[in-house]
Amino acid sequence: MCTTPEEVTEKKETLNFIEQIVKDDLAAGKNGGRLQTRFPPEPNGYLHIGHAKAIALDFGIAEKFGGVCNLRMDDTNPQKEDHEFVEAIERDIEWLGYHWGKVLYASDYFEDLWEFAVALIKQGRAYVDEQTSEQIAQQKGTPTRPGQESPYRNRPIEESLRLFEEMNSGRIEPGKMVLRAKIDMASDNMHFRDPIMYRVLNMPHIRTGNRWNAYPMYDFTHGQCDYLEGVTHSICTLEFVPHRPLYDLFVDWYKETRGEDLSDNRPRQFEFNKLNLNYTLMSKRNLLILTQEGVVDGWDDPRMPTLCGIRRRGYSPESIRKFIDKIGYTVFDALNDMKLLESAARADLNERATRVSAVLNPVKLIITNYPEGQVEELEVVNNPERPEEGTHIIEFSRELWIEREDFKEEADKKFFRMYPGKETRLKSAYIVNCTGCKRNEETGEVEEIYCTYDPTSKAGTEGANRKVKGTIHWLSCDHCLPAEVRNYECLWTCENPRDAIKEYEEEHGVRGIEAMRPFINPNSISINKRAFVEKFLLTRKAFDYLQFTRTGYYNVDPDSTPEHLIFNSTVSLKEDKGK
RNA sequence: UGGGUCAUGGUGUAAUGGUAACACUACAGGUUUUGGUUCUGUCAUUCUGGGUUCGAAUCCCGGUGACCCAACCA
Repeated sequence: MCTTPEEVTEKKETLNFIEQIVKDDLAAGKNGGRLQTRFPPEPNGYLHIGHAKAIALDFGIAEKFGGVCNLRMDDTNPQKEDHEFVEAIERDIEWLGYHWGKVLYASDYFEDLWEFAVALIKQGRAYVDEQTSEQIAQQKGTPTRPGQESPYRNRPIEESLRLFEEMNSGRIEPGKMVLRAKIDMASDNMHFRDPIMYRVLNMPHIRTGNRWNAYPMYDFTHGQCDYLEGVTHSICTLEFVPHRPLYDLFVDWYKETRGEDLSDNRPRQFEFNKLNLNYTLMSKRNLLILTQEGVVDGWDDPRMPTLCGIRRRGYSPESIRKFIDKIGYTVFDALNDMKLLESAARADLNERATRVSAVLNPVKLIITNYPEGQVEELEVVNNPERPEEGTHIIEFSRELWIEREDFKEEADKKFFRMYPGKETRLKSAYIVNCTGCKRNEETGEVEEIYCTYDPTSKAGTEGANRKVKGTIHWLSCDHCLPAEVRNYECLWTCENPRDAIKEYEEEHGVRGIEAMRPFINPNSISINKRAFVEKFLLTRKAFDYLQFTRTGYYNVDPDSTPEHLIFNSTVSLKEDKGK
């Protein structure tokens, strides 16, 4: 139990590369020894488990090194943004167990950004371009071919100034003009080929209402927001690596415009690998298609990788955090194995889940020597891993439901549950001896199984301390409740749907749902309406963690009612060979 | 000869020029009133070719492969 100082120092924890940078920066006194991060979602959809990886780093690093992490809604594009998503994002982060310093919005800085844009026009570093988006795209060149300068690039400053004001007047049609930064149309970095800073949308914004008609682009927003808020480490995913020089350039221009020292107190961007999970699709765009096409039943469908879906499926926030902690942060484009998530969930749920009896595929077991009409109340432990969680009562009687798979009329050596002539333990009850079964004359299906019980073998008494190979769970027919149990499989039949869909799109020239269908698992949900569960389950609330003994982890679906109990399978118990 | 980034068991991650390790998976066994948990063990790794060095997963050069960049998305 006691660890010596040596053991403690030996166990020195290895930091991921971003933590190491933060630690070094702090030690070197950069940014005045301050640490500030931010998690910057766009409120245009629901957070998924990939976001959880970013959240764990942004918030986790602040926690670990004594800094603060703000939640900043990246709301620069009012076309798809909504309050609904703002609320959902906050709820999901809280569910994961993280705490932000402040809730901020990129739109809080629209005035500052506008003034900055005006300053850049005056400095000759920005101009209004009146070409169509097609023309601009064409002039941009390709990664291997330099771009060409816009004919509007060197128009008079006064003209750009006037047109920029026009862009925000509401009188300019979207697409007619944009504000561009004058950088380098021949740059190897595509983002330097006169990036668009502002575009006309003529659309109200969830926060600023009708104040603006022209809105800033991500690249012209993010760095300045970070700077204004005092972010020291701006952490994002790998696809933003090419944006970093632009991020730095705009921040430098901004500081310069404000007459501030360039070298000091600037936010810096760092990038890590985003989460890829096998048999899982993560992109927001494609998840939207799944909901729109009715492949799934909304964003919180338990098959979805969204945090609300995962929560409804029965995963605990702790298991998500444990999983993310295990996969780590690097710059390698990894494809993580689902099995690791499942193992993290089992590890956590094993400690958390209340054990209950549920018979999913029932067949009747009759104890022929048990008195008819007799009922016993037996005590079962809620969680053997946590005795302090106590016990609850389950009724026992002459006729029970057991799992059809737990009986075989003719068994091989490896089968050690129930077959004629064999002793089997009914968990928390008695030891019984199977005497035979009755089959349906037409179908041949087993209809009833018979056994006798040993009255001296009641659980908890001396007579129970006998070695019996094989323990099964059961439910008293007259004392249990019908239930609906929803079982899930992966939504995808291929390990890497991201690549498979992309490939299919290119090969067959189709997009969206048509490219997804070939890889959608038709059996991703199966609903079992013939299951039985303990009455005790009436005391459980939505989202409660359960283990159906010997079967798997389940939770109470939020749509479950006492009249219509509904459970979701989270993940099965690990299975040894046999069966 | 576009630019950027990367490559360690089946999967992911560590080793910060000094004995290649950890977790998951798979497999074998002990314990067990869950074929769960727990415990023990087994298999298996530095993309490739050169170079520097007493010593290279680590540094350098070439090759191969993968990912990102050509939204008025973020």
